[in-house]
Amino acid sequence: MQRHLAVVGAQEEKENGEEASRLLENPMAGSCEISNLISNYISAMYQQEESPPPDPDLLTHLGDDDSLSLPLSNTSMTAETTGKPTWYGEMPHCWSRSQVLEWISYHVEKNKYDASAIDFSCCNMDGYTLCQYTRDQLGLIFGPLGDELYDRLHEITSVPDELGWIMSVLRNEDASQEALLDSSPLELANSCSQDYLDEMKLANLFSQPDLGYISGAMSPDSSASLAGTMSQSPQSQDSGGSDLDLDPTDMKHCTFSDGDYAEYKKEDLKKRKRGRPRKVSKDNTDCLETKKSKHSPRGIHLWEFIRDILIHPEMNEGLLKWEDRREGIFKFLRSEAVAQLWGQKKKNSSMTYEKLSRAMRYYYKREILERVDGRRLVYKFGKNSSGWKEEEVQNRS
DNA sequence: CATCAGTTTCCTGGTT
DNA sequence: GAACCAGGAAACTGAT
Repeated sequence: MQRHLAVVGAQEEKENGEEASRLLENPMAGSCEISNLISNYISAMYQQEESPPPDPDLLTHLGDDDSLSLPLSNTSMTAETTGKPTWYGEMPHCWSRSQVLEWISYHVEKNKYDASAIDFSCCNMDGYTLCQYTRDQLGLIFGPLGDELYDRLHEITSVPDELGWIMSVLRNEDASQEALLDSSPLELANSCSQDYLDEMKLANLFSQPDLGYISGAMSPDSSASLAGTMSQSPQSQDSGGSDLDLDPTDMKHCTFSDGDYAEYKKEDLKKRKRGRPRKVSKDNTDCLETKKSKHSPRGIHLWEFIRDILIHPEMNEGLLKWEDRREGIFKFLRSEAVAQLWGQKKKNSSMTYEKLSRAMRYYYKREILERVDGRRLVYKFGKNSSGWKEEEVQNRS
């Protein structure tokens, strides 16, 4: 999907969409800042829409129904302060009925489409409903314009890989846990067939209608990384309040017999892992990560990953919180969950807060982070970090 | 191939 | 005692 959009973007939006295409093709580009990607992407996506608003005279025949009447003046068509359409900059899922109509009428105008061919009685829908329509359904309602509307809509709703990945993982924590519970111990013990099962479960998970937009935003490698999610134990808690533990090695606590677990561990050791080799104990003979033949390319840094969770409350989900936004002081609320998320990002299901915090401590030396003495799970951004200050975040959007 | 940055893993000891 | 913090050491990966 992302690749497809990138191609479409390159072809159809050459002038204004090149940045968006570049970002879609390579979401790790530049500073790897998710918020930059979002604002750049959305801004690029909308730039072409900044041409003059639709002809007010168009579609004036729509009837008397208030809910169906198109906004016909420039003031209603555009946000008063910006001069842009009211739907500009908002995600389609959040559009009101009138915004949907504005958007449709804009595309009617833009494509010089014969509005009389459209059954506008079918346009009385909000953005969320609009997003549920398939290409075919839009085609039925809008004829040839349906394809165009579908493409434009899905360009806007597709978020960059990086953000989409995190959001999808967060949003599917529960579903993943259910998937695990559905698996028999035998299945889980067989890492080869389990690979396949995981793939299939993920495919199902992300092809659910209401998750469709999420799957579209998944990063290409996320299915593999989600092996960790798929195998998370139902509930475990650390003292710091973490409520997730996605480490497959912990599955021994719930589903493996001794023999199964030994088999499972054997698989693990076949794979080379990043960092110092793990100490091999008698019963430690391996794990699921064997399935990953290749490590992900160097991408987002840990501190950027943390920062991006912090500055996007919608995907924070109680993982981290600001203690003092101005000072850049933040706290881990669910330390193990953040660690697991980071582990998934790096395709390392054995990531723990212990290890993550070691990496965090290395940032002290580089002044990306500053020490906050006497406070557990609390860190502070240092002078060599960027992109977390409110001004910086606002300037991007 | 060598080097380097950025982790990852392990560990010991200290603190909360 | 568990969880967390601090930081040394070694190893690893991907980039250059």
